[in-house]
Amino acid sequence: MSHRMGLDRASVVEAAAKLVDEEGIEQLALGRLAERLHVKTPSLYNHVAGLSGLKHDLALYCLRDLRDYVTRATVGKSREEAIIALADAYRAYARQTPGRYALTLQAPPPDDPQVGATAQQVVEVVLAVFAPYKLGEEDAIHAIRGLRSIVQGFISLEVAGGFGIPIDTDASFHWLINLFIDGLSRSEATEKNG
Amino acid sequence: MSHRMGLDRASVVEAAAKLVDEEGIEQLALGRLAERLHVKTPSLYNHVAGLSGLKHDLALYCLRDLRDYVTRATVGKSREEAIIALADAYRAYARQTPGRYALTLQAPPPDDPQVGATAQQVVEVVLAVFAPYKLGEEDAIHAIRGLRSIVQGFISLEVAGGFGIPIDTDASFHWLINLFIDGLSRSEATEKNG
DNA sequence: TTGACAAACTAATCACATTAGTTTAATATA
DNA sequence: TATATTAAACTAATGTGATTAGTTTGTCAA
Repeated sequence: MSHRMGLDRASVVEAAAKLVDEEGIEQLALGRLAERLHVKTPSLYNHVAGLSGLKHDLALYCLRDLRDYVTRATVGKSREEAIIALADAYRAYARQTPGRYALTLQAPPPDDPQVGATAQQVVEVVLAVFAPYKLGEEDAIHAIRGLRSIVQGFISLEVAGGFGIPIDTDASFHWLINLFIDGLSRSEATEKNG
Repeated sequence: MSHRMGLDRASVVEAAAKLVDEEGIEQLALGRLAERLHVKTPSLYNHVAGLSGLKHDLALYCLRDLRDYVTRATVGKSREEAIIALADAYRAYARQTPGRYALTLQAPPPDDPQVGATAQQVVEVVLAVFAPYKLGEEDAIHAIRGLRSIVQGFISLEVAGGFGIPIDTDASFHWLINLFIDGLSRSEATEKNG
């Protein structure tokens, strides 16, 4: 029955995002997605460039999603409070939408200009959070890479079930973030003195 | 040409490890592997339980590989020196055999006893490195999770090309590791004083 | 009303994993 | 030495999923 489902690229990508969150990243198949949209598989090719194109669009979608998420979480906050909010927001995103998060880990195409631009916007949010520490240019780069590594590493281990022992992972996460903040503060002090 | 290629499970798994290192994790297909071994695809089923079985075997293989790697790197070292050696060894492993490293990130089956045992052995190496700091039981867990997160996060961002800016990644890595070590030392001091 | 476009379709192809059943070399045994 | 067993390879067939080509049919504007 009835042609002209109201599909477009956005609705296809959003449905794919739902799919990976609900059924896992390995279930992302065109057939499964088409079924959810009450459409046959080839129809999806009118909106996305096959499976690889869909993955690309989805990665961009998730990245923008994440950017908005962390931006909202950090406005009006500074220093420790901002760093903690940033880290928590990132982690909350990963937990609430695990499929999308997993997608952002999977080799995002670094050559795409839209992806690059959005990634840069995320970097700028983090830089803004570090601004009050008045780090030197190089230290700011180290800090941003460091925080990304910490957060990304912790979350990926957490969602992969890498933490076997049943000790509060929230506590571990904040222990680590606090260690980082303390280190930053010390770096700041060193710079002022030296 | 002909029959009785000298295949067994170990040689198949090793060939798969080579394959993923040389051609990338997405190229891991039975047909491609069979071709390299001068054999038809179904013959591989005599040695591994299909693609999923191969992946499982390969994950275990890589994990043991990694365990030996980090063990060798840390014997005879302690404190800062040992932590740096551990982190560097892990990172070197990821760079030298990127395919295998990527595999260890992909949802390792946590229920398998052999995988569990090997993972535990890796944990014990890291615990041994932290032993001189005389951390409390909980802090030791936090520390181990923290170092794993840092190293894993940094490496995964690095191999994914996540660090766009051309500033020395070695420097960033050691900046971060040193921040961690300083934090640990302070944690140690706090514990002694309090 | 009609023409162009876009969104769906069907049918076919290709790649890959997987299974069933067969052949044959290597090894053990009488 | 001859034979039986086992295991490692094979061929053939099936199923799933992505992809492409070509077709039909709503929708919208002239």
